[in-house]
Amino acid sequence: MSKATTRTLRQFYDAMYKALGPQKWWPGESPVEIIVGAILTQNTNWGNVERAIANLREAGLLDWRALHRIETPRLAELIRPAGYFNVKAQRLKNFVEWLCRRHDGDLSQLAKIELGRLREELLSINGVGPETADSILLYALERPSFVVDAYTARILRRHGMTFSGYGALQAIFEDHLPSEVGLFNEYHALMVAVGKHFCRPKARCEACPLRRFMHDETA
DNA sequence: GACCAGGCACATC
DNA sequence: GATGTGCATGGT
Repeated sequence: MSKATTRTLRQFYDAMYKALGPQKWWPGESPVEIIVGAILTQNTNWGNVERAIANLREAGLLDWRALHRIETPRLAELIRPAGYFNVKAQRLKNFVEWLCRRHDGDLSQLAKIELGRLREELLSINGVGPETADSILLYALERPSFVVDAYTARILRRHGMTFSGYGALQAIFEDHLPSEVGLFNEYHALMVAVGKHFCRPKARCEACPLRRFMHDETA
């Protein structure tokens, strides 16, 4: 815990928010859609995920019972645009199977489970890693679990911060910010926006809202 | 045609 | 614990 880090993270947030405004995440309407999107977007452009979700909506599959019934190969065909479709179809099935078997197919039952334990349960599902678990917790279940990703890592490294592994990166935020769902929601979404539009691989940082916090222009 | 995109599991060292 | 590989589509 350091007050300097807290101050820096606050400055980052304020600068991003001032430049980009509220991001209104997650871009999905229902908890089912958010969770499906969280799995489909693994290492995949969001535009491709939207095509896949449109197919699922068309087929009436943004629903746990329907997802539970459908055959995996058919599901794979529908989500083809999202890439890795065979793997992801099985991952969706794994999640639905867990929800139906352990929690009666009812997301509201998860509300009474302590956050740390619920996160461990999610991580036990094959195909749900740390980022997917935290996205589900934060955006679908509205629990204060900070989501970090490749963008977050790149942005912080460009600002001279060092860390190793998902947990260490996540701890930078969770140890220095108040544990609030609204803040965590907006913070991650803003980092993604900055990562997408400004902090790109091999790109320079001219127009980045965080530019004035760079110590070294060559970073 | 290469590179990138809101990861994860699994094998190997 | 770190590193390498397979999984696959669609945009730039």
